[in-house]
Amino acid sequence: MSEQEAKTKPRRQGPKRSETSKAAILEATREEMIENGWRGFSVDGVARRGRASKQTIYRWWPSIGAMCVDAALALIPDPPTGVRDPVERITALILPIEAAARIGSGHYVIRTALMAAIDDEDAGEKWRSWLQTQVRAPLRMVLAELAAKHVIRRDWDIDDALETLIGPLWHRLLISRGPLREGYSLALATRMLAAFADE
Amino acid sequence: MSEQEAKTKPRRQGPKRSETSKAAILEATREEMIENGWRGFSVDGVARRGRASKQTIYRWWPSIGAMCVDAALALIPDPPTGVRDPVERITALILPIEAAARIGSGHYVIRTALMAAIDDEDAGEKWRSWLQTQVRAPLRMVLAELAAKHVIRRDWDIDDALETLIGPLWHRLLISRGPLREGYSLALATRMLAAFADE
Amino acid sequence: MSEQEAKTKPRRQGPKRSETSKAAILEATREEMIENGWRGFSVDGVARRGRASKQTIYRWWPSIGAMCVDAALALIPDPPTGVRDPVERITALILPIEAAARIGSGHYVIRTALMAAIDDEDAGEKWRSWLQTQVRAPLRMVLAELAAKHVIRRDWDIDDALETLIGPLWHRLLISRGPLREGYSLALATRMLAAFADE
Amino acid sequence: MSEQEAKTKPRRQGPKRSETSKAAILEATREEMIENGWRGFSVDGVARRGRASKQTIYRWWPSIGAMCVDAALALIPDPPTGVRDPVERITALILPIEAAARIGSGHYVIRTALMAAIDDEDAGEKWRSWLQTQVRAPLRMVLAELAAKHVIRRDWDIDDALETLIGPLWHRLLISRGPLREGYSLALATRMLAAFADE
DNA sequence: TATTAATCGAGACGGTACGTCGAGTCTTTAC
DNA sequence: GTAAAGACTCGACGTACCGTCTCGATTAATA
Repeated sequence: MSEQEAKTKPRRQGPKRSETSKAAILEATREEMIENGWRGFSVDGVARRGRASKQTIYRWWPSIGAMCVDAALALIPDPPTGVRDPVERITALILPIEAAARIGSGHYVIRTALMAAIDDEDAGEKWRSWLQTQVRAPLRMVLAELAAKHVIRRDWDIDDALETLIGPLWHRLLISRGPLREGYSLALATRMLAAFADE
Repeated sequence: MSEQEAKTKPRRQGPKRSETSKAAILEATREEMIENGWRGFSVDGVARRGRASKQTIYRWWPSIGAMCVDAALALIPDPPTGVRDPVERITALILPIEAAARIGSGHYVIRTALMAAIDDEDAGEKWRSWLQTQVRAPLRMVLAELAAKHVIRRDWDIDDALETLIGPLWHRLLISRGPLREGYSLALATRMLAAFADE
Repeated sequence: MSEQEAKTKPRRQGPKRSETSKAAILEATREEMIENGWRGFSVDGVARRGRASKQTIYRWWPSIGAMCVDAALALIPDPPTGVRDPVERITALILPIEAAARIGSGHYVIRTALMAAIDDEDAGEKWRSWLQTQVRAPLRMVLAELAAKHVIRRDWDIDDALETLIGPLWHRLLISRGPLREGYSLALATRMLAAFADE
Repeated sequence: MSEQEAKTKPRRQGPKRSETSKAAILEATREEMIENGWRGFSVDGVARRGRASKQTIYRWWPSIGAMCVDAALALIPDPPTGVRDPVERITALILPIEAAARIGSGHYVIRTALMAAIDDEDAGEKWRSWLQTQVRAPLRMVLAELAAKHVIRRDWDIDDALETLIGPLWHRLLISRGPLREGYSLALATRMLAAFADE
């Protein structure tokens, strides 16, 4: 739709979405995710905590899983910019996830959002789309450059690379539950490049 | 009660645990996991499918998550034996998981069991204990040998190694949902070794 | 603000109440009463049907019950005038109700309005006030004349008489749901007089 | 089904209906009817008051209206027996209703049950069936005898008679809300006979 | 004619209840 | 003693409605 049309079209009557309510719901969602995980997550609980009605929740999110993913993605900061070094550029792609997991109980939020993305179709779509935009596509660009410079093998596959880079992080967050030491993302990027190194 | 007494007198009154029922419950559990995922998983559903009473289920499993992990682990075959080559020995550690995921809808069973292990404490314990015995401990042995032969760096960490080996598999199973091509486990083992290679 | 000011200055700026909207709301109310009864009656439904906003409804009626009573009373025609014969004068008091019940689904409208009057205080007030003006007071006049002529006993009680006259109609409308045959009101008036006849 | 069959047929496994729970639910239902009327009646409220689950309520009653009617009918005592005098026999048919209405807030219970019977099909069925058995059928017998003795007219109609007898009571209970004075039922029976008297 | 206040539709909001389903416990009957 | 059947309390599900509110648009009396 063009700007022209947007102006001529009659503007919607009635109130707009309450941003206060939206923020309260997302915050309540995060608390619920932290305390109850995925199976124990309850929309009623979010409504109670966020002083919102379930109607409002269902009005704005296609599913509760999608809401969980939204709540988690809101925690993930923008990646650092202006980085030149290839290893750092790759590190920057997963550093925001590491950062989000490290703050407070961000750990649990990411974990639960991931489960939501697995169990719920809408949530999965949202999650994969974020991953594609924020990680997979940029990663492909960097790796293409590195392959051109013969730093990595020419037969690299973007999905193999992506999962080599990010897979270990999932294991740490989901299963071993160990702490994320300083420089964790950098180590992952380095190991990934080593795994795909030329020769 | 002493071992003596246990052997001589009481002879345990009443019938023993019904293996038929146990098998039916585990099979029903897998079906439920495949069709409903983790959040939608229902004990009532398992009882209905398995023609079992809920009492029986709760009698034998500490939690439904633990039951899910049991149902999944039952799918994972024993690893190949008699392998000598280090890469193949490592491959053999994750090959059973790959195999279980490939048969039928094993994919979904593994996935749901993993979520159960995350959300449910008993299930997590069971899962991590299996992982420790079947993968982490053997992996540590092989890697120690390789480190001694200077194939891999001396500063290797078992958890870093484990997650480098198995993390990509989780990404594939949980998130990207892509197919597992032939030789997937071997590729993982190879990449892991490359990531930890000496020099 | 004093009464004086209220009368002199403000002169009410802005548009007056929309009669179109009012009529649409009352019609929608009747449809809702017919289809959903009292417990299932919904203001949202009336707003949808009548293309009105809930605000408009709540602006003009103190309660939804009162609105239902209004909608029903609007169906009840004025009583016939110029009748001399006492039995016909009494008949004329309930004939309008009979008439309203007979047209279309008026039956259901009366029924639901009666329930609204029972459950809702404002509605009850409205209903009883109508009954007092249209039926009880005129009935008292006729009966006083008849008592003076020794047609009915001197110890008649207006409430006993009223309920003897109109009670059977409620039973028919509310409970037995039977059809109202021609001359029903006349029969009621006759039986009431017989019940109170002198000697 | 014969007794024989009942014995050979496999007896149902599992627990029986809890009478404690049933009684608590009916008592809670009455309280809810008294306090909230019909439109404001809430199953959640009954469950809270009666410490019962909604599941249990819906398991045993086809509709909440039917539950309300049950709760009200439980208040109505058995009619007096051994009465010979025709007027007293007729009085005895409605005396139990009068009695139930007089005790405590029985008034409101009867009123709300009647509305439930109007709005809800199952409840209506239950109510009419009770009325048929307890009032209409016995009334028909008495009136037939009286018609044979020329006490009442030969062209009497059972439904006309029933509504003449009981209709005034509905008016008093539902609309005028006046008190029921001693001997109210007897007055109704007398007036009804007068209305149908021969000559 | 421009201002201004009341009205209208649309609909978002926090709540409560709906009727259903599942969790985990308990009781009854059968073997 | 174990098992199936199933009733029990509790609480969540996703939807509908209540009564209040805010928003633009419209309309008619006042300035």
